[in-house]
Amino acid sequence: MVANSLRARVRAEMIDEIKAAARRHLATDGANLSLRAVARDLGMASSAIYRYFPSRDDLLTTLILEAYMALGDAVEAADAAVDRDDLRGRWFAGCRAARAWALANPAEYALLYGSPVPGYTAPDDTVEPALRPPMTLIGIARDGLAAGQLTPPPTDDLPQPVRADLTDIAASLVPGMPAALLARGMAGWTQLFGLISFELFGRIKGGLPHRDDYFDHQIALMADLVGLPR
Amino acid sequence: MVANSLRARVRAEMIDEIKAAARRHLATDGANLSLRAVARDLGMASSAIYRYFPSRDDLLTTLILEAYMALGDAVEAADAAVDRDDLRGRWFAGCRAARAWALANPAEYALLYGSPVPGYTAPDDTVEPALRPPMTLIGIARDGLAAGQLTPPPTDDLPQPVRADLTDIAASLVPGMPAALLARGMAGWTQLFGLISFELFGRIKGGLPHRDDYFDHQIALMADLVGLPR
DNA sequence: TCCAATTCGAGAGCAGTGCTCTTGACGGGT
DNA sequence: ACCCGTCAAGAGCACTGCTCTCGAATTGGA
Repeated sequence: MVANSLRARVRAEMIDEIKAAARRHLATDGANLSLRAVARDLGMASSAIYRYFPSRDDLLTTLILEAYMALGDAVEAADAAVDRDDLRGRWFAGCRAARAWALANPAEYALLYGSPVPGYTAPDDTVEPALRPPMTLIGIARDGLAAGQLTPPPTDDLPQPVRADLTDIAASLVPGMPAALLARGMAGWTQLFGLISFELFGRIKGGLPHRDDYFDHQIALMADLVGLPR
Repeated sequence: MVANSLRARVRAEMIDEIKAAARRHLATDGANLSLRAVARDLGMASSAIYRYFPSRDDLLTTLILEAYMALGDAVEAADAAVDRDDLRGRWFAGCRAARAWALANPAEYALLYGSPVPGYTAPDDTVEPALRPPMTLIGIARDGLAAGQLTPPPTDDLPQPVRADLTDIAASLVPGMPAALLARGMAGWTQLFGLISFELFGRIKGGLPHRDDYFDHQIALMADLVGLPR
C-alpha cells in the first residue's frame, strides 16, 4: 500500500496539473476548451489525458464542482467573518464575496451560471454545492427572524400556490422559514445573480464607472426588500 | 433592375432558408452550431454558405440581432396592449411577454443572455436593440411619474457616485428620469433577467411546480420596489 | 442575339477538434 | 527474476470552420 501510494501520489499530482492547465485555458476558450491544447501545455499526447479523465465532459464536471465549492467557501467565509447580529453587514459581505469571486474567476462563473453547454448535462452531485451560496444568504434572513431583529412580510403577500411550493422548500431546506420571507430571500439571490452576470457578460460596461457603488446600492435595495434592519 | 431582382429574390430566400435551418440547429447545438450541418440540411456544400454569410460568427450575429428585435417587439407589443394608466398591468404584461418569449425560444434567449461565446464579440449594432426590453420597462416607471401616479424614491437613497452615473444615463436615454427611480427600474430588469435565466437554465426545476405564480409574485415584488401603485 | 461579367455551387484541401485502439515501455509486488 | 498493471505515444476516424479553384449558370449591355 505504501509502495502503491507512490504511484497514487504521482497520479494525483498529474490530475492536479491537468486541472490547473484546464482552468488556465478556461479563461480564454470558455466552455469549449481543447483537450489537445491542455495536453500540449503539459507536453503530453492528448490521448494520455484519458488515463486521468474518461472524457472532456468529465473534466468539465470536475472543474464545475470545484468552482461551486470555491464560490460557496468564499460566500460562507465572508458571512462567517461578520458579527452574527449584524444582519446587513453579513448580507453585504456575502454578496460582495460572490461578486469578488466572480470577477476574479469569470470563466468559472460563466461555467456555473452561463448558458448550459449544449450536449452537457450536469450530474446530480452539483445540486448540493450549487445550493450553498443562496442558502448562506437566506440563512441570514432566517437568523434575523430567529433573533427577533426582522419581522416577516405578511403571508397574504403570497398567492396560495406559491406559498404551498415555498413552504415545501422551506420545510426541506430551511426549517422554520416563513414562505413569504423565503420568497424575498430568493429574490435577493436572483438579483445578485443578475447583477453579477450583467457586469461580467458585458452588457453594462457603457457609462457606469462606479460599479462597486452601483452594486452596493442594488444589494442594499434587496436587503431592504428582505427586511434586514439598517 | 427587374431582371436583377429575380436573382436578388432567390438570394433573399436562400438567406432566409439558411437562417431558418440555423435557428433549428440552435435549439439542439446551442451557440456552437455547425455550418456544415445546416448546409447538409439544405442539401448544399458547406462552402456554398459562405456566398451568403462571410463567416459563422456573422451568421450568429444576424441571429442575435433578429432575436433582440423579436424580444423587443414582444415586450413592446405586450406593453402597448394595456391601458397607459394601468402601470402595474403594463409591468406584468411586459415581464410576462419577456418570459414567454424566452420559454418559447430558449436557444435564442441563451444566445442573447447566456455566457458570451468565447471568441465572439458582439458588434455595436447589437447595443441599441439590446436596450429595447429594459427601456420599455423603465418607460413604465417614467410614464407613471409623469402622470403623477408614482412618487419617486428619496434621492438620498442613492450614494453620490451612483447618482452621478445614473443621472448621466438618464439624461441620454430617459430624459427627466430621477436617478433613484432609474436605479429601481434597473433592479427590476436585472431581477427579470435573473428569474428567466434561472428557470431556463434549469437551476430551479426541483420543487416549484407553480412556476407561473412564482414568476408573477417575484415580478410583483419588484413592481412594489419600483413604486407602481397596486 | 451574342458576349463578357458576375454570381453561384461543388469539390478538394488545410489545420484543428474529441475520442478510440493498438503498441510498446516502465516499474512495483510477489 | 519474472509478470502484470499502469502509462504514454501514435495512428486513425469522423467531425469542424474556412479558403481556394474550377466549371456552370445567370445577368446586363452591346
